[in-house]
Amino acid sequence: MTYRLPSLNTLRAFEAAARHLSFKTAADELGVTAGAVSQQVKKLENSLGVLLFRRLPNGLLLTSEGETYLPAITQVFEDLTHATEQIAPDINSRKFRVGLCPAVRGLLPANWPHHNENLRRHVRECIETSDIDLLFDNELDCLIRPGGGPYRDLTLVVVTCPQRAHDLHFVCRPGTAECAQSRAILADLAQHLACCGK
Amino acid sequence: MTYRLPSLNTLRAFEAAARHLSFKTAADELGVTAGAVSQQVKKLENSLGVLLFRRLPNGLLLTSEGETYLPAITQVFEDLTHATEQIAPDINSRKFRVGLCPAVRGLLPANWPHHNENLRRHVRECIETSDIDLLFDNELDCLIRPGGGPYRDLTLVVVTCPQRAHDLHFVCRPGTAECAQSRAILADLAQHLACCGK
DNA sequence: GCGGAGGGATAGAAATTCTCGGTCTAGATG
DNA sequence: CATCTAGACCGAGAATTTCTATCCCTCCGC
Repeated sequence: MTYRLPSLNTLRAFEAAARHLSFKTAADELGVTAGAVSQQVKKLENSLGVLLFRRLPNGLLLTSEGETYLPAITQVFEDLTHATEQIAPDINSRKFRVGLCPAVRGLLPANWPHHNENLRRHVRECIETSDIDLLFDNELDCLIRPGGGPYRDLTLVVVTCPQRAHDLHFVCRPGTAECAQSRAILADLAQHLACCGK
Repeated sequence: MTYRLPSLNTLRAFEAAARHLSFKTAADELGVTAGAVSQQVKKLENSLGVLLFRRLPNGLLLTSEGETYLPAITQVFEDLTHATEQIAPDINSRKFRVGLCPAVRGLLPANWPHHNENLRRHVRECIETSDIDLLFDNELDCLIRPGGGPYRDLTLVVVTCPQRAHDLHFVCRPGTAECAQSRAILADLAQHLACCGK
């Protein structure tokens, strides 16, 4: 299976420069220097053996090939964005599905997470379970359970409970331990687990 | 204009591994080590906060999200390949359109490039012109003309002519000076320009 | 038990990307 | 005319990413 795939980084530079007809403006949009955009576009043109821009002293013009390529690349970016959003909604807007083991579930308010306005913004639902596989299968976003288990690829945050003999484990997938949702849930847990007497 | 674009390198690793359900086989296909594929896939999963594979001791299984993502990414790669091929046919199969200045055209066989079997494989057509803009506009693939001119982004190969007072310039776009076509044309030129007496 | 297959982890080498400072050109301004 | 501004280009070096090599682990077959 052979694809002919230019470097995405070079395509990103091309697409932004082509929309703006300016390396400078593209650089501003991409958050890099104009020199970097210029280098990437030049690298793309070299790899293709086709010029995509006519350089003018104060800006750019697209060649015929550049004009043909731009809408195609824009479409590719949109398709890729859509596909990515579909399987992995933006972490910042993602509402967590939380798994709570029975022991922890019993320590939390019956209407958890609705008892707290802030928490409710971050949590879609919670179910009573200790099943780690639900994390591996992307069915849950985090799981709070007593220690132990083959976590393998998952990320573990130890929740120390002053009145409990054993720590609890907040388990989630890689890349999600530091987000606002995890922090809000951990803070709420800390509050409830510290208050509940043995 | 904000796109959500995972690194293409990570997507490339994902797509190959997902097709084969094996990092090892994907590595073979991509020409890198299995460790590199593993790293790239892991990087993608981290950035998404979603697991795309279930790792087994002797291979991989796709998660539900992985199974959804694969055909979408494959389609994106195909679209991108098609768009790229459309504006920039593979350099190895590209037939050159050659510009020859009048002085040079007069020194070559009347049926150039058809006088030579090998050359004919590399050259689609030739026109008599000295106009550099045709190179900038991707209308020609190379141009042979007397020295001088604002070549700016173009690549220049100097053709020394023993019996001529001035060198000639073989001019082409970046990335195309070293390919088989350019070399064949330059060799043929060298042959004819050396043989022609003052 | 041993060997092989394949995925994971780590450190360092290699490659790529980015930044910075300077150059050049065209156009505007005084 | 001289000067300034905007923006693209160039090259060197810093920063980051990618890749490699080596070792570890689990599972499976013999």
